[in-house]
Amino acid sequence: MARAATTSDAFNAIAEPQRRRILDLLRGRELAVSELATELGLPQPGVSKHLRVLREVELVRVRSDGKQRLYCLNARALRPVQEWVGGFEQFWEASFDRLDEYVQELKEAQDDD
Amino acid sequence: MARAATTSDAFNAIAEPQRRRILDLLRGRELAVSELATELGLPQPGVSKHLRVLREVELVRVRSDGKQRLYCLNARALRPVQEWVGGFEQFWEASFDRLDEYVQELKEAQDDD
DNA sequence: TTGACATATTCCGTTATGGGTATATGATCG
DNA sequence: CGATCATATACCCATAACGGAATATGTCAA
Repeated sequence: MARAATTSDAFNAIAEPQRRRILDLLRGRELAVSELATELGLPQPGVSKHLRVLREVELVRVRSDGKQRLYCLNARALRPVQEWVGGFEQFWEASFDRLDEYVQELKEAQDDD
Repeated sequence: MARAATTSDAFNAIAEPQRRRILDLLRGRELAVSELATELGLPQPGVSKHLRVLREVELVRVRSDGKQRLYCLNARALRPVQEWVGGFEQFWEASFDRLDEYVQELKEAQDDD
């Protein structure tokens, strides 16, 4: 097997830096493809391809407006990511040198059962 | 150019489901490679390869204990992810039909400056 | 309809993935 | 030392990424 498709889920889609930049630009406003291309300094076909990926994982939505296609954010698709990562917040402090203590704490808490 | 290396940052490293499972298992405790392999139901070489990636992006740390190598979580490496995703929380509700209102709110807030 | 503009798709080449299998390295013990 | 257990690395394969360039699709205007 190869690497999972970028369109398989939000995790894969946001692994690409340019796609994260696109989502950043779409915070709170709609933008046309050409506007995105200008802001990103990327050729239009490249932007369209990234947008296709983001569309497939529902991270953005499109709407046609004359010749233009306006893209907007659908931040809810980031929720699985937010939730998964959030589950590690309590371990931010538990680095290297403090880990042993944490293991102890957890073990003791378990023994109380 | 091809896709960015899985080892280029945490975003790419956690795009792989099995690697996320590994991090889940390492929450609050150390585990040996063989233990991970058992829990995951994966062949040992596969696990070792995933661990290599996680090591390179500092998501895990190793320590030798006799024949075994004990891996532990370094959740702080997830912080960039947490912070980036967190920046979108305020837009979770701002889906599709509510977007226009949010744009208005933001515009008004800006006008107040 | 034709032309111009905006966007999407296709094709190409380079690169690296993840899985499987085999093998190398490392550490312990007798 | 030699044997064994634990882990890491090497190799092969099929797949697909991303970027660039060219082209197709779609929409409007005259």
